[in-house]
Amino acid sequence: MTVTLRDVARAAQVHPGTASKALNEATRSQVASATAQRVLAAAERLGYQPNTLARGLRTRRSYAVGVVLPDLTNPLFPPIVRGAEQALAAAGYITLIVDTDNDPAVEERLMTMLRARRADGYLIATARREHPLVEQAAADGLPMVLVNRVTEVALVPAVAGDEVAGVASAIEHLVSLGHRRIGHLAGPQDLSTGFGRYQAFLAAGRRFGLAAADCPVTFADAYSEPAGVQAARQMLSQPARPTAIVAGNDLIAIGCLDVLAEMGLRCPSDVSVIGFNDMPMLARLDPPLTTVQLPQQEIGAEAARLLLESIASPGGPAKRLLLPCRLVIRASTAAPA
Amino acid sequence: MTVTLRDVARAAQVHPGTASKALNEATRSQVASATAQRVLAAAERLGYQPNTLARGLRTRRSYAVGVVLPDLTNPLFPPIVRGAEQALAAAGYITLIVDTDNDPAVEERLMTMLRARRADGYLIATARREHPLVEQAAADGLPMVLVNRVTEVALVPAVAGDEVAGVASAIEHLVSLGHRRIGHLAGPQDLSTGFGRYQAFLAAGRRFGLAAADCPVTFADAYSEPAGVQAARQMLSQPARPTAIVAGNDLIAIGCLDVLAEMGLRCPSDVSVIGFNDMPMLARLDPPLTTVQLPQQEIGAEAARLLLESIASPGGPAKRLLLPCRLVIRASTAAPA
DNA sequence: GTGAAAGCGCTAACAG
DNA sequence: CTGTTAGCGCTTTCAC
Repeated sequence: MTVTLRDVARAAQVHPGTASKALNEATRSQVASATAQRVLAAAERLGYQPNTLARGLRTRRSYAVGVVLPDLTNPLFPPIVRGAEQALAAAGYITLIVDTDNDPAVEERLMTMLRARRADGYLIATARREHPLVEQAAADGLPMVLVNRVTEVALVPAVAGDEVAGVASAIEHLVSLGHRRIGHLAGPQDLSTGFGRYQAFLAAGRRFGLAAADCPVTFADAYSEPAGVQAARQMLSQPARPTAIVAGNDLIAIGCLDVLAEMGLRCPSDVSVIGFNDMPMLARLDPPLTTVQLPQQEIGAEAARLLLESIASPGGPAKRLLLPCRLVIRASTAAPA
Repeated sequence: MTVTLRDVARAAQVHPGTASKALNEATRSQVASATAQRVLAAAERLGYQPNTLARGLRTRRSYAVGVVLPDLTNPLFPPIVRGAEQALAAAGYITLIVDTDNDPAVEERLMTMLRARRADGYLIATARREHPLVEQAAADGLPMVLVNRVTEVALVPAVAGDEVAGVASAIEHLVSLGHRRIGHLAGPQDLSTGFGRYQAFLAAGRRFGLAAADCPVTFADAYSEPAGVQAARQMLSQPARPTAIVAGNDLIAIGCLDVLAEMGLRCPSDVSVIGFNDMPMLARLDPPLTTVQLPQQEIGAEAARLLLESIASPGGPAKRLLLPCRLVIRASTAAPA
């Protein structure tokens, strides 16, 4: 049925070992170029397709990379996966994708599945701060790169947006507009982005000389619109309402917009709002949402590159790459009344 | 380093062959349950993880399915992939994802890569109507299912939304609102969805007793907002303007909204607009867009199921599954002035 | 019920 | 430069 190396060898009148060398770019020089030609021609003629699995069994390389995602329908991830997949495919690697549905038990099952397939490396985008599974995998010496998150201790390589700078640029924008009371609708604190942005918010407030009391924070328990609604209600019902709000992500910001409307407040004239991520269609909201844009596709591509590097030479130091974020100013921010 | 079947066998004091039988659910009955227990215990203790690649080499099954996408960042696909991945993972299959960037040359390269990995089956979401690559793969007897498209000749199984019914429900809605002149901003005609919806539009017009002249069509050359703008300009600058427009997809509809605004026309009071797909955030547009919703995740899941079926018993008839679409009525449609 | 042996398709060491 | 041999980790006859 399928044509194997033996078939090609037979057709080219050489030994399978020789055919292998001829077919393999790296070892071709060990073969007389005339015979190499013959083998190549035979392979072409027979439509030979090397069996990657068999090769992998022998070389102990699967040329496959596992990508672990919490939820592919979260618009944050498709561009990341795309960037990674393109970089990986260009290097001859296939992308093994799994969606954990934000469930650690599922994640464990899927991770086992990936390990059973001997993936050469892992891109991990499930960003819980406590993550025994990832720590275990790292301890087992599996090459991996964390995507869109960062560990507190620098043991495993990571690629993410520079959220500290991103949040700072948001605050700077608001301060320069004249805001002096800026709230934060923080994302879930068990996720590294939620925690990181919260810390960055606190730091930025200090840096721009805002009193701690003028930097109120409420916590959303998910990166979702309803969670944003809940957090925003709490924030906006305080006696001294902030004139501007930085949300943990775009969905929380959208929930905030809802609450503003429901309270009869106008955005941006009463309260300015800034999101995070720049998901699609934000420019078409009412008002168009100012946000901090993450270079998602680039994050994916760079993570893939880093991973390939650490597959090629394991045991290197754990690099971390923080890609610059860009503040996209639209119409949800303005000077305070 | 990694623990193999031999290690387990040695630890359990049995022959590797016996260990294999004990570990394998299906052949376990061929082994005394006492020894089976011993083997299982040893495997557990040593943390044995079977090597799927080695098994696949032997059994000629990779337990992997290739998913071929034109562009993962198109919001249509993530839910489909997610649905497929979950169904596949539940059956022990891994999802091999590739993104062709809408480029047939890239697609060919990636398809070769997938075949080299001996994927057991393929889910194809690149929906060109002329598709020699797919025809070749089908002719080669590779199990596959077309996703979100349908072939003109019924040779290969497919799962898609019931677009004929979907378009009909859109037209019916418009007609019941009192529209008698309804335009179509068709998607690219080399894509099966573009062509299919166009045909469905024509058929629905006839069915609801609209004269052909009252069903003007212009063609967008991509499923994008700019292409929608261009097509809408053409449509709306005609002498007898339609009072309602059915777009080939949501992005084209959004482009249409832009043109309406630019021409000083109001939606829906001057012109009603209906999209297709129900991408995220449509409810927050101005006006919130009425659209035909595709059960995307279900399409993915059903496609996976069909594929697994045809992997399990190849050579069966090519089923086609058309899942019902749902008209989501929002505020971009109303009675004509 | 268990062991022995062969082999999936490939590559890598080593001889010649 | 080419052929031989062995073996990656697993499953599957076939003997015993």
